[in-house]
Amino acid sequence: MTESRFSGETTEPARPPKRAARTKSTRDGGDKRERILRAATRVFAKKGFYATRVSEVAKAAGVADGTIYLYFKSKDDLLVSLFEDRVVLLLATLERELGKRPSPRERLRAIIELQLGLLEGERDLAEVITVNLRQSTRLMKQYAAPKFLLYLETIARVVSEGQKSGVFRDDVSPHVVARAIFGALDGLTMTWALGKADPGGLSRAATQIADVLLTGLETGLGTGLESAR
Amino acid sequence: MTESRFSGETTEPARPPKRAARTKSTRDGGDKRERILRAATRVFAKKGFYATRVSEVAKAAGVADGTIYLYFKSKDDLLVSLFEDRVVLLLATLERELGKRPSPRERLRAIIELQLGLLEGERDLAEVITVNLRQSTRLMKQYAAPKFLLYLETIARVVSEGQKSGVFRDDVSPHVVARAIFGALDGLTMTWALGKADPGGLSRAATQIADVLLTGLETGLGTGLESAR
DNA sequence: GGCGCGTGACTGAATCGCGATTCAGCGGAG
DNA sequence: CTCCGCTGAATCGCGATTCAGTCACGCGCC
Repeated sequence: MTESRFSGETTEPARPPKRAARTKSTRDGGDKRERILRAATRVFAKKGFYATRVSEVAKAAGVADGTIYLYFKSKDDLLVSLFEDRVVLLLATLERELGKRPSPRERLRAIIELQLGLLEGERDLAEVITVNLRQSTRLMKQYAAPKFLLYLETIARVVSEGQKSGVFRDDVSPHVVARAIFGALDGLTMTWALGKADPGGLSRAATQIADVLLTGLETGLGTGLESAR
Repeated sequence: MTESRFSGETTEPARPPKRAARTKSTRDGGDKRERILRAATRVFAKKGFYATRVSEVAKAAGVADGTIYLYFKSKDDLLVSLFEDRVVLLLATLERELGKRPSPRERLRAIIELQLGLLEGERDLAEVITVNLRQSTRLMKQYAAPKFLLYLETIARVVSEGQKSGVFRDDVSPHVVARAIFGALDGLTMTWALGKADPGGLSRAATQIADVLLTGLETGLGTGLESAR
């Protein structure tokens, strides 16, 4: 890593060998960049980023060591790209789904269930995100943090709206709550990924956590369960 | 790292130069091992474990590069020792405090407030634990995970007891709740450490989170706030 | 149709720098 | 004088990155 540059970004992010190769490649099946990313996710999850040799990723992807450098600037770029390609997409999906839910209550539940649901099928990715991405403080601050912040903002906004409309208690900071929720989901995912990762476990957890959090957050208005107004 | 051994542990953990040096050292003030650990915490927090050269830690501690190897087996051992020395102690304190709280409700609140309170004065340590320790999947699994598990168990037990005595809802898994709580605290600490780390921020957050979680977890029995059963 | 050439993706062995670890000494204390 | 903690420059292995080739292909020409 040497984690030093990441500022000027002189050279272009990578360079997909000309056009072509994009989705079909010339001779082999599936495009290479994708194969490499998938292999990297697998290997990073198993051995950790720093302990993984570029040559191991190459072997796992079935390409030559040098090929990786045709698609990625460096080993770091591999990790960063992984994050960008997957997580950003994942967060986008989540954000899009949010649009469909009308009430803050449903929105919050959706956030919880979607985040956990999406990662449930991607154990390796889950591990890379919850563990390996934390590898470098700098990487974290440069790339991950901003994206996470954005996500935190989304949660905080939902909470805040709920407070404004009176369905959520307003004696807590939306920001603090957002961080806690994010952390809870993150922790749940991490222990799940590092542990047995039993199928369905995350989704089941999602429901429970959503129940507890919502109960803790709701003022009781509009639940159909309130005693007085 | 090479993160490979960590199994047989043939050589002894380290070797404090004979006895002596323990708390007073011969000529300099404060014992060296401690100085090194403190410096390591500082530097690791600032640059990340892998990006930190052993020589940097040495410089920060005001000792020669080689001296570090008189107290620690390797760079890894430095990180592991840091974790063992500090966190284990920290968790012990917490566990001891727990004994003083009678009800599950107070116990849970204590867990939350203690964990955040203890880390509040140790920003660098907080960062190392929440970020840097995650560096190596193997290190994580070998050293950190077991300790964390123990901690998770503690939380789970408190929740479980609360359920048995009827003060906590019992339609959620104590384990899931424990992981979520742990994650929430961890996430809160991490964002705090990586961000501005405003003084008092963590404690304030603790109270709020405890309020929300307890409300979400309580059945309403004995709160003096319940409407029906 | 067959053939030679140019192009560019791909290969993988060699390079080269970095930095953890070592160890031959040094100096103060007893 | 001996012992021991400490020193810090030199060593040495590792592994990311490079780059001189290889190979398949498509194209234009015969």
